[in-house]
Amino acid sequence: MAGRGPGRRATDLNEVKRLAMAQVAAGGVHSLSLNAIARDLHLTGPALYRYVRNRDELVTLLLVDTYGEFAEVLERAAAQRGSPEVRLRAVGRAYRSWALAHPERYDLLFGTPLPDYRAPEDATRAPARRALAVLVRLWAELAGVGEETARARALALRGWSRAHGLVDLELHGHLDDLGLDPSALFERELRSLITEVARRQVSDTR
Amino acid sequence: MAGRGPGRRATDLNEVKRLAMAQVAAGGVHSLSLNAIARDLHLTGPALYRYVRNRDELVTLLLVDTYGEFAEVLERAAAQRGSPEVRLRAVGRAYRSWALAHPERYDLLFGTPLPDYRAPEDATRAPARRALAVLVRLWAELAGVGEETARARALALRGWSRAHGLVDLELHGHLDDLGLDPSALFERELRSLITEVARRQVSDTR
DNA sequence: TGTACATCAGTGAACGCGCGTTCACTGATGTAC
DNA sequence: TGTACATCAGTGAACGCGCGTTCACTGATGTAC
Repeated sequence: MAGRGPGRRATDLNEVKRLAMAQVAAGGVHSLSLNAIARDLHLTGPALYRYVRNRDELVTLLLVDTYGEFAEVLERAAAQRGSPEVRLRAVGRAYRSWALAHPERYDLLFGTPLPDYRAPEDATRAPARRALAVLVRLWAELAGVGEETARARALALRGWSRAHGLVDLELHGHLDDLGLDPSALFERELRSLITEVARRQVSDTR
Repeated sequence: MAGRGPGRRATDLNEVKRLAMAQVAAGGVHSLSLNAIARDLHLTGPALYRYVRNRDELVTLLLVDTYGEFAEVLERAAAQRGSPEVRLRAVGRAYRSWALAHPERYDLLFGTPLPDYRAPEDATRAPARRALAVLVRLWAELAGVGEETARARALALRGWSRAHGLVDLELHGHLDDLGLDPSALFERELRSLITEVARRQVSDTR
């Protein structure tokens, strides 16, 4: 136990990230602060620089982790048995559930970026693609086309954008007091794209 | 000329809002600052309090104005002659064009809200509804139902959410480097919902 | 087993910055007589 | 036409706050002999 070398650390990077995420969950990325995290750890501000090069690096770590977590949720939903239709529905529901359960995390991924922060593409691109890949695979299967085809990517993106549109509006309160049931709307959108593709599929193979 | 009472103002509220919007356009709402606006006006910070009660009131003014501007754009697109299909397409395109032309404005309306800012519902609700009303009217017409029906509202919302989903992803760069044409995707989504509704329409009246 | 030494996580002070907001004031202007 | 007065937009100083980041340091710890 107790890290190599003398003067072992009072905490570790995971704990830093955990508290950082808790702070994001509480007030959004836009109110994230190194000093506040240090306080949560019962440390002084500068101590954090033993764990992280600067604020931007921490934000990037959070982004990568969160993309990973999100992708994993989708992958798990996609992994169950059943027809592509069934699995697509499961993925859609998992998408919305996760977003509703972690609205600020969702915002971290897809919301307004931090001013003066540029995500290093090489670090965030891969995990971001991983989430999209789940959709591409399923849609390719459903539409009966290869995963590498433009059609599969386009379908995946349409599915993604529909989920995002509805969920994002719901998250930000734009569906409040309209007398509509967001969950029912979401289900209808889900069904709509699936049957649309299935129908096209039928007429294609006829 | 020159405002009533002695000691006329060096500028006016509209100029304040104009520069505030310019700042939003440059760096997003999350980097809006009263002091910076004052500087742009060649005034000192406290002078702004002659025009605006505090930062939050200014943000609310920007929100209301922007909702209004956005609604007007949609209304203009909806006002042209043609079938509901044609007008819906025009509204959809106007939606996307405006968002792409004013990404930070779009974010102001639909993006991550400012931490510690709560929009006063009574002020922002009306102009927000005005934009939605354009869609409700058109969808009601296309689906052949009353504007006050749940079906009209639900359709309008599905249309809105699809537009929002795609546009929001595009705006935040999530469609970059996927080898897809956002504009083509948008057109396909537009067509898809319209024909879906039209088809249902046909089968309903058959 | 004991002692000298190297490591290094965390501290405390400081820097420079910007923010929103308050307050007493000043001075240019318009108004009333 | 001239003078006393009231108005009030904008100033300058200040308050309290928080931020990210640097720097020289300290002291507890592990390691080597």
